[in-house]
Amino acid sequence: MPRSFLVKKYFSNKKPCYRESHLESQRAFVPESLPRAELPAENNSSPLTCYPDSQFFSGSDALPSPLSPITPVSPSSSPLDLSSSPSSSSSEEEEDGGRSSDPPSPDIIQHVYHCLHCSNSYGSLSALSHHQLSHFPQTPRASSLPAEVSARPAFHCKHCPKEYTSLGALKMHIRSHTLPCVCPTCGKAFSRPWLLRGHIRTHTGERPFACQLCNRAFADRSNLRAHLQTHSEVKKYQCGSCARTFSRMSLLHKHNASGCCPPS
DNA sequence: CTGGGGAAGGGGCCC
DNA sequence: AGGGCCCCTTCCCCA
Repeated sequence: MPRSFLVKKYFSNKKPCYRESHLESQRAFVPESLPRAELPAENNSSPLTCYPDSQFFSGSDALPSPLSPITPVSPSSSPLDLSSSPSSSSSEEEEDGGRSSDPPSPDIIQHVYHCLHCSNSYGSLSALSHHQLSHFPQTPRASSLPAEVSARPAFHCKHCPKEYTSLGALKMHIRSHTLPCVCPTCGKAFSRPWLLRGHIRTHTGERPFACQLCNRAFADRSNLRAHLQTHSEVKKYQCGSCARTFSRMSLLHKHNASGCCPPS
C-alpha cells in the first residue's frame, strides 16, 4: 500500500474479511426484529451509532449493547483476526483505550525504542543506547555508532505488531481494533463513522453518487469513480506491454498475473 | 476467464 | 487534536 508509509509493516497483513460468508456467525446474533434492509426514516436522519467514549465499553466486563450483538469472539472467528497479537486472547483488553477522543492510556500507547540489530525493545532512549553498545563492544562511544543505529521513537499498537511514527496515526489505527462505530441495524462495527455511514447505505439502499452518463447510482464515491472508467475509451490503468487499459488497478493486476507481461 | 459492481479498510489532508 | 472527507486500494461476488 503505497500511501501507508507511516506504518512499518513487519508481516503480511492480509485484510480482515468482512464478507457475508465470513459473518455467518455474527449474523446469527441479529435479532429478527431488526430488519436489515430498511431503516425507519427517523433513524436515517441520524443513523450512526458511534460510541467515541466508553458508553458501551465502560468496564472490563462490559458487554456490547443489545444494538451491537457482535460479541467479542475467538480470534479465529473474529472479523479482525488478531490471532497474531499476543494480547488478543484477553477479552478485557478489547474494550480499553482507543476510542476516538479518549486520550490513550499508557498501557496502550507504548513509547518504545527498538534496537535495530536485535528484537529487543526499551522504554527509554538511554536504555536502548546502553543496550546497543553491546552490539559494538569495540566502539563503545555512541558517537561512533553507525548512523542507522540512531533510535527513532515508535508508537506501538498493543493489539498488533504495527508501529507508527505519530501518535495520531496510532490512535487512528487502534480504532480498527476497537471498532467503536456500531450499525444499529445489524450490529456490525466499524472503525470510523464514515465507514459506518457507508455501510448503512447498504441497508437503506441510498445511492447518492450518480453517474451523469448512464444514470446509474452508487453508494460509494470511489465505486462511482471506478464505474466512470468503464465509460472511458482509454481507461486509467494501462498495461505496460500490450497497452490495454483497464478501469481498475485490480483488473490490470489480474491481467498481468494472467501472463500478458511475463517478466523479461 | 474477464470485467464490473459492491463493500470495506486505511492513510492523508483540511478544517 | 480530533473529526470528516477524499482518495486509493483490495477483496469478493456475479454476469
